[in-house]
Amino acid sequence: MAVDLELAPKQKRPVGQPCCEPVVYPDVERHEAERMASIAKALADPVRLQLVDVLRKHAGKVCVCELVPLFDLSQPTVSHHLKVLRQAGIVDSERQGLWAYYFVKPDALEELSGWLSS
Amino acid sequence: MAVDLELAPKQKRPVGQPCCEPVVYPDVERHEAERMASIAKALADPVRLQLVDVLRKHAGKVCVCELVPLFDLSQPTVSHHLKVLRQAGIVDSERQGLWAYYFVKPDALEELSGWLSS
DNA sequence: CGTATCCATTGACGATCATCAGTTCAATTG
DNA sequence: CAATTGAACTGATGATCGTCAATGGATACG
Repeated sequence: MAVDLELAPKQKRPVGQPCCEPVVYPDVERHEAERMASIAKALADPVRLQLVDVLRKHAGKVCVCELVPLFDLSQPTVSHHLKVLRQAGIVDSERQGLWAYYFVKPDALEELSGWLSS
Repeated sequence: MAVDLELAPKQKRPVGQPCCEPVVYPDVERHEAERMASIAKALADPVRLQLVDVLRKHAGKVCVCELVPLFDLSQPTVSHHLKVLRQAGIVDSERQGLWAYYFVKPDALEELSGWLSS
């Protein structure tokens, strides 16, 4: 992170013209950026992040009825957050009779995680 | 990720009582969750994610005038995204005369990155 | 059957977001 | 000084978000 640089415009600026041409470009293409941003968006709420945390620590499947009382939120709100996570592809669920069990999908966080720690 | 489990209510359910007591708890405390969620929120936009990507790849500092033409967005909009990233503590900027140079703050993404790859 | 239970969905609310056109501010140049 | 330039700020608009009360649907139990 401590690379020095020239804090000079990348190009001499003739008056009446733009200051410089871009010499930097994203390594991450638009599509990757959109995929990772959508994962980040799903994690961009403390409740959802904690939900994912619980589900990850319990590699198995966790009943919704165990998740709801962890938060000071109504059951529909927790259900909504789980839906957001499901639609982002981060978790999935399975019904077993009256209960619904949620679990983290393997590799769902891999791309974002890899980019962040690169 | 492939641990098996008992898909049974954690407790026999006497009619007229809640289905089960929670046996799972978040490892991540509320405050950590809020910090990481706020970082994720700042990254929850493809433009901002690409901005961070560019700034990270160029460990030095990049002029705003180089960033604006990378996107099909107005200059005030790019400036707004940079402000969001700055307020999240992910980037910082330095003025050099007429130009503003942005750079990624070291370790800003560390906590989220660590949690994601844990 | 009827009733209780768990979970999802709906509709509504205020709050926040992404974007732009227009403007302001600071610094450089002539 | 006046004109120009790079970047941030302002205000506005339409979209999305987080939350809840109320409801609906499915399953289990007596």
